[in-house]
Amino acid sequence: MTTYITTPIYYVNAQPHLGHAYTTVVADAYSRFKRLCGERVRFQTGTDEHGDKIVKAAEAEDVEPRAYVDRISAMFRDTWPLLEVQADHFIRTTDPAHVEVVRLILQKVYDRGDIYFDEYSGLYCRGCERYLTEKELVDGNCPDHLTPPQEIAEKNYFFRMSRYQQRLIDHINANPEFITPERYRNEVLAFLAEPLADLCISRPKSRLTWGIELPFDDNFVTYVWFDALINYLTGIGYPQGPHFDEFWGAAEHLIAKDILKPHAIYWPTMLMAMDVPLYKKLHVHGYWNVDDTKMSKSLGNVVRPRELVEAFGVDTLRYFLLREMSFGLDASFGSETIVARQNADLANDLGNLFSRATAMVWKYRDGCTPQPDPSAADDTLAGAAQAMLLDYRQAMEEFRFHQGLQAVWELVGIANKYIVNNAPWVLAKEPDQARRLDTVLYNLLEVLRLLALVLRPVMPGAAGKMSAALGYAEGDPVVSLLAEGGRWGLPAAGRKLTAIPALFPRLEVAKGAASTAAESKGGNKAEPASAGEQGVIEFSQFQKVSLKVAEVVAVEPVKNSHKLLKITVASPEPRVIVAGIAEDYSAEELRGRQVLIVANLKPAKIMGISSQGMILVARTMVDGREKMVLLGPAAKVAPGSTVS
RNA sequence: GGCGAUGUAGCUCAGUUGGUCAGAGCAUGCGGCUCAUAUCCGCAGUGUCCGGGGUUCAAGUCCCUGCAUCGCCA
Repeated sequence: MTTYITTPIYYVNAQPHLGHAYTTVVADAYSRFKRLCGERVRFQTGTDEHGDKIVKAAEAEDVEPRAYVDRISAMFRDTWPLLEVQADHFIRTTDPAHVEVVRLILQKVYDRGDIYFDEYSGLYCRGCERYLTEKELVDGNCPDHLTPPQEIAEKNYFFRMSRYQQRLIDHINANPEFITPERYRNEVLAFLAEPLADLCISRPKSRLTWGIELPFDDNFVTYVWFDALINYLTGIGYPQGPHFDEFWGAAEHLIAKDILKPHAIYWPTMLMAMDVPLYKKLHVHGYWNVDDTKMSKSLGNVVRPRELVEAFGVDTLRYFLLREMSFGLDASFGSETIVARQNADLANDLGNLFSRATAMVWKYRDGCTPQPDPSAADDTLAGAAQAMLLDYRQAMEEFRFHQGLQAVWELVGIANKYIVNNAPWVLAKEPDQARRLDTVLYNLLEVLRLLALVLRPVMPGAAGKMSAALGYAEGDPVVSLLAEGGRWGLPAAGRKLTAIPALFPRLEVAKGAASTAAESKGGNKAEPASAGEQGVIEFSQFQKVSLKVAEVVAVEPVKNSHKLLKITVASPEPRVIVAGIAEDYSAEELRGRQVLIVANLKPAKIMGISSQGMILVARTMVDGREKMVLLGPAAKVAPGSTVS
């Protein structure tokens, strides 16, 4: 059996955030699970590097697109090892091999008559890199970027997607597992119930040069779909590489729900036009809501994977991501929830079980695996372990990671009860119970071994430590392969344990003074824990403020206001901020300047303009008048750099 | 505006085809143990299963309707 699992290639107009981390960790855990099952696995991730937004972001940093994408792509590649993600291949859409195959495929589809030239006109938003419909506009502006779209009429190449609509509907109906969870399958079918429009796949070079040139018309570059989606093929050496033959038939794509349509509709129809078999499965997951506000790049309340690892540790973070989200649905992300999981599940239940069981083996049997009494009836524990293995495997197979982990933790609970029920500390006091104590301890070590085995895909680091503590060499099949290790009672007696420090220390949390203060006056949600002292805030409260360095890109006066300026900054993604500094700064003085902004302020409408954040200034008195002085970094830094 | 999903204990959620289905985890309170990371084990709760109407011997579980939230589409 083989498995080919992919994440989307991430667009390099922003740094890695929680959403990227989740998708990538899931793919990694799945690939590790498949390896645990003994399958041959290829796991691919990478970066998407062409397009309008990249050019703009590069301009904002005053560098060439190539240098810009190299830098951001490296940030992604360097992030994954921190999360103990091990991909077999990291693809970039600027890889020469990818570019070459994209052109080959475009030519092939063109020759088959599925790409045609036509004129299109509409309202184009540069920020979105797409045409907007009249109805989408808010006050004549793009609802996402709050800038007016441009009327553009141009000729472009189109992919005859409509030709494959019925075939795709038939395929989805015939293959219930093609798109899961089911809600997304239904969504796609609902969308396909309407006639499908053809897909614009090019941009004239007059407007965009940072892309792959069409092989049949060098006045155009291809636009997103025939570039990005094809990475799944080029990354395994389509059309002739050996990996392609081995892995394409086993391709499973993992995506977040925002890119459902391209993957569930564009991509399969493209494959049909290319005469390549469709991928096997599409797994769709939901969003993480951070502090009850939807994560959004433009709001800036993103969570950096690196910071999360530093704060919680990679094992806890991976466990949390997989345990807390019901795959497919949205979930909320908060540090209190992570700490709760860490303490309840990892420290108290699992970590303490590991600690108390091994401690007794050390204390009563000098750290050596004892010989169990084969006639002893401890079937319930062994049976529970076998049941766990079945449930776990089934759930992991079906991307129900939270349920897989639930099954594992059921066994943890059963083992903790087993200890209390058998009271080894009582057995140890009675010499004639030595045999019984041996058996109990052996059984506990078996539970620990199986836990280490099944947790390997989720927490590779912790599972490795557990295995080592139990005396297994790294890579021993008994703790790294389900087929070899997934049975009860395998190890022989006499194995020497290795002492290790606590696996998951409890995280102590400063208890909020006001958490019990029953502040029920307003009837609303409790105020954020107001600290005992007036005006003093918790560090955690300060952490909620996202401060960033942003670079001023454009400045416009605000009508009917002598104080306000509408300032567009790059952070590095563009955002509009209305600031009351016109009396102290002119547009010329501002342009190109780096300033500090609060990046996660709730957007506010000021004079009819939505302001996404605020620019920080020092207020000082000059000649009896308040003057504002902009704050900024002492040296030039990359726009979007965090401030802390 | 159209289609769809969701609304169950303080919180997060399970609840297959209608008949012990009123549950789990966390949080809370009480009791027990001492091997263990002040951990573990046991016990105890509270719920108008969103509101209203209907089908049925019987409905969180089906139908209609209203409200709320969310998603997709236009």
